[in-house]
Amino acid sequence: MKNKNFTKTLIKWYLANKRDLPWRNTNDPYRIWLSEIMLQQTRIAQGLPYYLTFTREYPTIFDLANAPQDDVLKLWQGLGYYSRARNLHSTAKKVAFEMNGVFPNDYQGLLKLKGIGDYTASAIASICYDEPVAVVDGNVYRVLARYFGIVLPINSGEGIKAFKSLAMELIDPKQPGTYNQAIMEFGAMHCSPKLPLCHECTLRTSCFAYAENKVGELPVKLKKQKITIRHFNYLVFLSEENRTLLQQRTSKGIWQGLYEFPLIETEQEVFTEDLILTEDFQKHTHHLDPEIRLYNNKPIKHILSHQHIYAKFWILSTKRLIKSSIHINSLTEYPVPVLLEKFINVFLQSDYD
DNA sequence: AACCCGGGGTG
DNA sequence: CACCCAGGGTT
Repeated sequence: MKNKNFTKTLIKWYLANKRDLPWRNTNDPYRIWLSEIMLQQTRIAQGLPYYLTFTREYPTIFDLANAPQDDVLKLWQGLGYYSRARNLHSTAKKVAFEMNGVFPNDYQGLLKLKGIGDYTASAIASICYDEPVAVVDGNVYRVLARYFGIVLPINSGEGIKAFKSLAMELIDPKQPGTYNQAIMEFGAMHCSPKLPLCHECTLRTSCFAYAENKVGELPVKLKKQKITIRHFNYLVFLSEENRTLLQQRTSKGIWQGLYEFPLIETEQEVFTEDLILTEDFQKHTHHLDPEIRLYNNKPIKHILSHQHIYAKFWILSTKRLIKSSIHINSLTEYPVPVLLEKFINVFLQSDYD
């Protein structure tokens, strides 16, 4: 009985308070899919402009499927978690060219697609096809943990199963999409991580955490990850014709698929250009015997969720560069990490000194 | 199960 | 500064 009241109250709250968002005006699986991928681990305020750009540039899945990967990555630039963009493009091509542009019409079929896991498959299936599968995202963990007093860690195997199971009991089978969006909206707007609006909450009288004064302790999450510190030395070649060298990151780690200047990573910060001329560094200079100077004395600190990167940019002036070099004015056409985008924007306006 | 993958917002 | 965000893939 408590469960039924929970679901009913939540949906009532949602219908009265939901935000007007562009993906809420459609049941087109392509648009729902696009929005769900973009919003993975991403706030709506951050993802919304990207959604508008993608739907404008790629109105149909065929437009997305036919685009070069570099174009997709360029539009994705700044949104982070770039594997999402690569998987998005891969799945677009699969659906467009192997499935006639039609998405699978149920949870199990959607789950097979690259980049679509339990959450996204549930979201699309419930919103587009009225399949009663419950989403469990960060909002759902928080709302359920507080309201029902669940202390299992949300990032343990046991916790993940328990929350999914409870969510499946709570879903309204007659309007699964509305229920799923209701609990997420409620978690985002009302039952927020900090300063939740308990005083005006319609579920207050039956909420475990409110009654026990444990709102601040739920949900439970196990430890945090360690942070790695890295030192990047970017070699910014600059010929007399204002050309430079750029390469694509193909390795497994961060920023796969994006472009960057030739990079030398070191264990410690590098202070003098003498070091650039020795050992490892020499092979990157292509025997051009360039004149070297340090662009930024103080390293630029770029913070990722699991790494702190300290970057120095070394300007290597040479007479000429190899044919595969590019003009610096075309730097802005390539998808690059935000760290480099910021440098490039300043550098291009600085007369290159 | 543990680890990796971005960038920005919040208190 | 710590924590979080409409999670998914890999090992």
